[in-house]
Amino acid sequence: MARKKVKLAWIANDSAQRSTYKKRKQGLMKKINELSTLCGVEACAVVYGPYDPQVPDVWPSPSDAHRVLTQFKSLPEMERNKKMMNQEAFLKERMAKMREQIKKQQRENREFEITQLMNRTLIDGTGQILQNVETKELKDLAWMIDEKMKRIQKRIDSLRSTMESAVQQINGTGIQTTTEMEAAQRQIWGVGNDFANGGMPYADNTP
Amino acid sequence: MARKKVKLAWIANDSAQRSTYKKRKQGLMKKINELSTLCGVEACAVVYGPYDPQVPDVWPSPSDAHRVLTQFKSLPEMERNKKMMNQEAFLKERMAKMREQIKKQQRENREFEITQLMNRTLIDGTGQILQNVETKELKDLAWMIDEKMKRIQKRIDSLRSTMESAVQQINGTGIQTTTEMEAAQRQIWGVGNDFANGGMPYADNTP
DNA sequence: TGATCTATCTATAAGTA
DNA sequence: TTACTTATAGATAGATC
Repeated sequence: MARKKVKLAWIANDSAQRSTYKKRKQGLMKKINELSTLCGVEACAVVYGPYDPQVPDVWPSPSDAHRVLTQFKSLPEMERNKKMMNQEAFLKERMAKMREQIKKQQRENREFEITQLMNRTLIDGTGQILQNVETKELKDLAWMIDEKMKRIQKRIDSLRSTMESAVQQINGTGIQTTTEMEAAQRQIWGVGNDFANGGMPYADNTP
Repeated sequence: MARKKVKLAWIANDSAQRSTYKKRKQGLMKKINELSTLCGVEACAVVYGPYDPQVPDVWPSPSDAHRVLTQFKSLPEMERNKKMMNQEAFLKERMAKMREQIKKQQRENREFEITQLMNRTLIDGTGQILQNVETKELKDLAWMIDEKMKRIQKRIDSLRSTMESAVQQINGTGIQTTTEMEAAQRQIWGVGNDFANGGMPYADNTP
């Protein structure tokens, strides 16, 4: 998440995983503390770390954690399930959001293409094609387009990798959404390729 | 934490608290999901939200949460307490870190003061005072000092507010660290004031 | 109230010591 | 390995609709 966007997948390298675990567990505990303080709610977290599987890391105090958990376990099954979020629901929710983002992106892309077309042919309000545009203006226009293109490419790349992570996770959990996901992927890749090969002045943005 | 650094304290405003709860709970669940995936560990979180105190928000799936919690509760008391982190321990750990930061900052401050003094008198390698320094060089020097001062002031402000939050929390929980904290605070404020009134070309950085 | 935007603040992946 | 730094990805407070 810094210097490089990390893939949401199991870290095979042992020392890297260890380091990530320490950092992220600390971050998580801080977040839970903040949520609890800011909203005045009871909360607890239990994490079985990769070191000693017999001794979990727990927040907050032993007594509080116990009270929270006992309370939780004493609820009738039905009540308990009400607000529970399992991984499948969690991922599906995120997928729905992503699909929305993709649609929005496509709308933006269409708008952009039209604007781009207009800028290329440089038609004025009366339908006249402008012939003798100053060089500086052209340069400014090119720069502006370039900047916009970069922003769009960035967002596309971001969506793409997020999507890939989700696909991996879902495939791993055996959830049957392959068709949907493939369609969504085709949409993203399609858009990405349109821009990558659309005859723009720069060729390749990949490292 | 965005547009304004929020104080780590109970949010009285109801709608604001509600909004914060929703956003942060979502963020927390995402983080737990990531930790679990990246490090391949079992984890769960239970949060009793401000809405319905009977129905907690839970992650991950009901069965997983139960397995994790049952496992946790079945451990002997001693084992369980090993890695548990209660709020007091949590805060004390953070305080220790802060004290370290303060010490470091003070070392940096001393070094800076010396450098600053040297720059003011502009003594060369042979001990001669340089008289006819170019105007541009002086300007550059002033700029550099100015930038450094800003950075230092920023870090001091940051430490100060973090400290204040911690003091608040600790006072609330009745932990007996007043003397220590006051000493630390005096240190920070002292440093802050030294620089604020040290005769530098800008007077006030507070909003 | 809830969804969306965006300027800032925070967390953290890599790098360095 | 742990600690510290830094550049970047991610979270989110407050505003707007």
